[in-house]
Amino acid sequence: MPQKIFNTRTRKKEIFQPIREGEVGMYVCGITAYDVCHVGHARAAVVFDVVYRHLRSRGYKVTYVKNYTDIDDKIIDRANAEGTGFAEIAERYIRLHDEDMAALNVLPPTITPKATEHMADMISMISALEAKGIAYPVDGDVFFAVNHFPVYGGLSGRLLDDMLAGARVDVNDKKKNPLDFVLWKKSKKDEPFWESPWGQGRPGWHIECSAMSRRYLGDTFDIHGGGEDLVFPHHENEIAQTQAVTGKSPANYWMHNGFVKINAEKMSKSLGNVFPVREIVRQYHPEALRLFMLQSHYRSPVDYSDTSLTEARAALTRCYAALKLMKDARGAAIEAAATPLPARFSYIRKINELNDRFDAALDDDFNTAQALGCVFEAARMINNLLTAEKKMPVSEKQCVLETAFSIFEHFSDVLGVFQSDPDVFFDADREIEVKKRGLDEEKIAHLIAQRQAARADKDWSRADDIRKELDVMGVVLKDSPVGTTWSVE
RNA sequence: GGCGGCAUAGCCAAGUGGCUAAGGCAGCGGUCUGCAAAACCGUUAUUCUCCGGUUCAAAUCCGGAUGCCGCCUCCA
Repeated sequence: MPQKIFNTRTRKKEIFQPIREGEVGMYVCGITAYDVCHVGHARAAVVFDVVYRHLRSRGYKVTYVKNYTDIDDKIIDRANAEGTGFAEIAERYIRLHDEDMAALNVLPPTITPKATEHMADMISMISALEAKGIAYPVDGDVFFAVNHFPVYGGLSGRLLDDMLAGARVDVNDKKKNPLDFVLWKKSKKDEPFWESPWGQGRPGWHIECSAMSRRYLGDTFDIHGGGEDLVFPHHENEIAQTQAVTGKSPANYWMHNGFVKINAEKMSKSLGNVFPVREIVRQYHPEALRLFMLQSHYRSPVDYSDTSLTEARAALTRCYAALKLMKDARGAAIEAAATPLPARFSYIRKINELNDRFDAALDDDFNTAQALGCVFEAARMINNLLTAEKKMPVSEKQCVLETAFSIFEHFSDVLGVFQSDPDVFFDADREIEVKKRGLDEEKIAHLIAQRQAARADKDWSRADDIRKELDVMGVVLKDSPVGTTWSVE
């Protein structure tokens, strides 16, 4: 089944046709390094991480470029507020971004260029636009003349006249057309600057992506991605800049991820509901956040809330429980191979089917929600095999398990979840919950020991009282032949 | 004002012309267990916001209504 991608430009799912057979060039707009990453950044990162992972698993050689905007008004503002330099601010937030991404199992892109390292590329692009009469300098600023670019608005489906009618554009006497946007910005006193043909200044926001995507991926590459808010004006402007220079559209497929809402409201600083990634991962296992996002289609909005993360945690726990069961069963002694029984092949066939459906779901515009459905079905099948299938000899089960393992490994590789050893996961998850709820582990251990003593005496009512006491704290006990373990509900 | 999106069970969420409308969470009944937990089995939408239309056939296409949301200014 061919790869399909929903292209924002045509608003249709299209069959993906790479420029070079077997290769993919992909550019995704990264962060402006002036603050820590929030859950919205996390979604964009996770979405395109899965795109990257899936295309690779399908055999494409993917060159994935994601930039850092390390010079910008907001960075300068923050530097001024802290009495430090812009470079220091950018460096700090890039470092924090990288930490957050690592926590979320987001693979590092192939190339992560910075705007400040591509001044020459940007300046030469602006010069080219000026030479073509599409860019015009005014007092040290340089603007892009949208009237000189006939297909302006082609991505977002807007007409220049309609946008002018909207009239919610900033008033700037220097611009010939209110929709013209800045390519180069004259630096004010005490602001960082770079030398240019138009004097000392810094680049406008949009030009860096045009320059860097072209530098690493060429005039036209395969996929350009970002959050849906970037469709207009950022990506519209990128197209205008690049295409005005090269005569070619920069990217063939434009992908945009939907927004994260917070308790059904838009996330914004004024509402005070911006959730930083590093805060969330103190409350929930990072894979719970990832799973939460992957349970919806990437173009739909998702609603972040305690409830939704708690549900994602439960779903994640379910998968890890299956993985743990598999791991423990695998550890059991393998008997001498018997003659294969039909049941073995029936299970293996079903597992392989789920694997195919998983891949097919991702082929269809990266439908992670559907793919996860296959993962859960596989988990249930394995649980069933291991706990309810009485007739099958252990050696037969082992054969099925080996297939199941390799398939879960595939699920894990592509979705970037279930990457821990189950025991490590349960420890990490419990630790998070213990901290979050302020539980006293020593006290819990003490109560469990008391209950064990009561159980040894067959004092069931005392044992049950202790269970209830722990239950009130959110502590759930699990008795097994080898002892009692506990988790937080 | 302009452009666009969404509406599926108690909740979250796939499915975009035709098999029994995935999956997760929650609930209920059962198996297992000293009791539990986990797991498994069964169960929970004759129906996809409403009204019309196209079709042999629609949650899925078309028109309309209602409701919610996003972008048009920095924004993932």
